[in-house]
Amino acid sequence: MAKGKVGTQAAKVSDAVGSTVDSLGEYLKEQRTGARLSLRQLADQTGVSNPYLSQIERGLRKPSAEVLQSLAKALRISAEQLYVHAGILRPEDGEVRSVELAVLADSGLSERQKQTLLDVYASFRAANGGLDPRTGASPDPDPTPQAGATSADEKE
Amino acid sequence: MAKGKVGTQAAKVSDAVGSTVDSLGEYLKEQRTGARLSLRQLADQTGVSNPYLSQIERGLRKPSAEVLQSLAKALRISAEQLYVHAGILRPEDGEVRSVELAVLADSGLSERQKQTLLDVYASFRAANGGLDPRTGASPDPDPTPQAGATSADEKE
DNA sequence: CCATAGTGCTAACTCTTGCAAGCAGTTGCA
DNA sequence: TGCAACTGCTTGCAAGAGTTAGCACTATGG
Repeated sequence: MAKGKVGTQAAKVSDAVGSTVDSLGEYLKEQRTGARLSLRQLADQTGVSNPYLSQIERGLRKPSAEVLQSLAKALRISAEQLYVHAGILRPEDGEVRSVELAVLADSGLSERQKQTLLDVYASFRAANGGLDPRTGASPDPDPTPQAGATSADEKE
Repeated sequence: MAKGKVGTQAAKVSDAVGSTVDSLGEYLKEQRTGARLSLRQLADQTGVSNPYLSQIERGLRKPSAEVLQSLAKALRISAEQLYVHAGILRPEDGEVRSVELAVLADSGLSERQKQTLLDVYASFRAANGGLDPRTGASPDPDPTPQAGATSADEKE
């Protein structure tokens, strides 16, 4: 990764990760043993070598996004969950995710339409919170949608 | 069908990524130029070196999740979108959630904004004439007959 | 006409990811 | 007592991520 100091101001990218890797390993091992899988079995299913899986579980290695994705699939857990445990994604993004993923998954929209839709969506949220939802910067803790017929049934 | 065969010998992890890297580069360049940023400016904001950004945009390198996360933040786009474009995350993974449901469940949107968003969504799909095979949902999201005074205007 | 600052890109290097091979400890079967 | 077959782990190496230094090009302007 980058050992060199980047100088200017730009918060170092990997600073956000740090110690979360340990918990990722524990979490993964938990999930694996919970599924009654050996390292080699999981390795077979994911296409990742078993020594590497071992190292990941002990926090010695920081797996890439593809590996995480593959692990998530094999362990039947959501990739987002793993990203969060890996310190790559913030949990607060979860709320945002559903709309965006739903739009992206909609095969009835063109790429351009998706982009437009997401643009509008992002601008709405930015206008409400004053902050971009992605930045995770704590916005004012009052996104309370004015009551009324908020039929927002908590999905998921 | 994404999780259909976790099968016996597990196709190589990175096979799933392959050509999507190109489109990721194009997409990123699009977003960067659209934001009127030079490579070095973006490099400063992300903490990633400018030559590397250049290589990413030309599809020569496949950035890690942290870099993607950082890029997403700087470009004000969602990390999930980038992951999808990078071929790491697939929208179909996990349950398919309808756009309508996701929008309605989003507590960060006002009712009017939800309605506007769903309106746009519906018009897009109507224009395409296509129907989502999975949801098959004909857009019928409780047409609150409130004329959106400040509908989509509050964009930046 | 040359200097300065902007753009993107190439080259050479370092550090990490991720793998193939191989090790020690257990369990079961002959 | 062997010898398979399983468990997880250690070790070196190839491949690639991401770096700094520096090149070529295009303005702007003194």
